[in-house]
Amino acid sequence: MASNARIARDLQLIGDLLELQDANPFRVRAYRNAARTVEELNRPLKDMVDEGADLRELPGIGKDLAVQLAGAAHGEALDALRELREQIPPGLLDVVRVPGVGPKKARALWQELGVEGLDDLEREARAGHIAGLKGFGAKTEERIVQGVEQVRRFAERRRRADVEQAIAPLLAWMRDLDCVTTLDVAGSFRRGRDTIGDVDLLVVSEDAPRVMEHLRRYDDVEQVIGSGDEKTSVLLGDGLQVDLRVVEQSAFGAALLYFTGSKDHNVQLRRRAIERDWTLNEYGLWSKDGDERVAGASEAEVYEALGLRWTPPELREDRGEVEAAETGALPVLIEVEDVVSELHAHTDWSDGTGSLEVMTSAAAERGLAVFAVTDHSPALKMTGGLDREKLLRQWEALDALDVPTGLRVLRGMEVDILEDGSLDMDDDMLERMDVVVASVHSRFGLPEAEQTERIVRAVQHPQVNVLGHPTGRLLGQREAYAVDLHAVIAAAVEHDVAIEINAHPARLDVNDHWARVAAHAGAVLSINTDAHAPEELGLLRHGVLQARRAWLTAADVINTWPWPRLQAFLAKEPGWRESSDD
DNA sequence: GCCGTTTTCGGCCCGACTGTTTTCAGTCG
Repeated sequence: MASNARIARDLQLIGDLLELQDANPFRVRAYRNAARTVEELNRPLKDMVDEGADLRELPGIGKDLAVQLAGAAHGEALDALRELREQIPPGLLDVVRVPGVGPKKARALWQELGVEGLDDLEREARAGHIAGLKGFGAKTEERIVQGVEQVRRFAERRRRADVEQAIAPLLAWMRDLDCVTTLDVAGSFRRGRDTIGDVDLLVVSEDAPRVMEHLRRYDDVEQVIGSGDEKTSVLLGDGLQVDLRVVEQSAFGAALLYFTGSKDHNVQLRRRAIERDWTLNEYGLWSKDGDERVAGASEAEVYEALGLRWTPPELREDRGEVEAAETGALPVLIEVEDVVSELHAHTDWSDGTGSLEVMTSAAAERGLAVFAVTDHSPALKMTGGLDREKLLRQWEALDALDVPTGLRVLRGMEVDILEDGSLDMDDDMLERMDVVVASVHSRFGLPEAEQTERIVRAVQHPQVNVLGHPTGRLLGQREAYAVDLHAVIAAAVEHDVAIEINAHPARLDVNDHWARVAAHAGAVLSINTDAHAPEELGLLRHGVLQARRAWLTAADVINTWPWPRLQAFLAKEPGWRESSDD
């Protein structure tokens, strides 16, 4: 048995290996499309196979892949992968990640010099063996030496919030130039992805050369990777790559659309353009002969010409949004302003830095109507978790607290899910709480079956309202633990437990994919900051972005509900689903 | 490898920049 994620990774790997083999590029794409299809299924492939579903009905799955996938769902290796692994050294996949080295060059290096990985590549480059190869030269060799270093240092994508912070001074520097009319960050940053590979800047200006020059002169630019009339790429001191494009006002919409992506979304739009006998590029939507521009000044204009509604960037992942934009079925996505309740936050009673006064005041200042105090339970020693005596004292303090007008403060706790799935607090105490967030903070390494059973058991506990950061991942630091989230979500639906979208930029847990799967399965979501300091209540927007990427509307998220409905949900009163406001 | 009210074969999105070339392939987004 293999998870969807695992099968999708293997399909992706087949695509990468095929490329190294110089295979038909459309065959490569077929595997990558199949990887996406499997990744985005909202139920386990294995279940579908067991039920006898015809996999050929899935997009991008034909006769051959249907057979391979049926085997893969039950743990067999994919045929194509088995063969490719025997033919191609796996280390070549790292070689391709070196900037300037693609599949063709990697293959040449392997065949001519026996390069099978980064170490080989660096040795051959430093020894000067590469410059003489056909198609290579001194510049390429030099760039490879730098590139190997870069791959080793900056292997992973960065957290979006970190990138946001890192580029703030750069954006200010660019906006400072008088000939910059408009400056936008496009790419995966604009789409709100949880991690970012590089930064795409789009500038409207009448003086492109000056804009390029200005970027090159930014004092944190470590290396200019390339610079031409329309685009410039640089590497900043911390290794972040920034790509700049400059366009004229009349092409701004088409360019923004193009550089926002995703690539797959753009492919869909171009297909539609072709169907209408037009062609779409970053300069506009054109008649087939290319001399008449149909649209291009704004994104909305381009979408409209293609018979589509303007589509929020967070949805542009080719996950069905083009069809929805055609039929008017795009969701009205949740906004930061919709959120009126914070249900997971800490104070200095455990590991937070803010007192009850400071945290509740901060919540009120942000316009929240409900703020839950959910400090840690005692099992987490390092957080100074509260035992029942200390918790009783906290409640006394809450009773005596001068609560800001308009704010409702809830008694709660982030209770540890112990190894056996029981909760780290007595039931009689849990019963007296307004809200219980249950989370895993230990024993991440349990086998999947045990981890799943553990969490499902906690979700079944009658007092639990929210499952906190359900996968335990820390972006760039720790992988999600092994757990069958399909089973967890099913239990959450049955027991009226909300699945958390933890808004902390290091967590964003569950991610956009699982949030969408959960909503599809009938679960409700809860976006919380897990704030440990007053300013961290501002992290909310990161969670909302992920919710938007998951196609969530305000109604899907309990933190937007008016108090009577939220109260009914937290008390597990039947009828909370029948809302009055949606 | 997938896909089809124009098709079961012949398509499958578009352009900039670089380096190594001698007119363009490879890489990248």
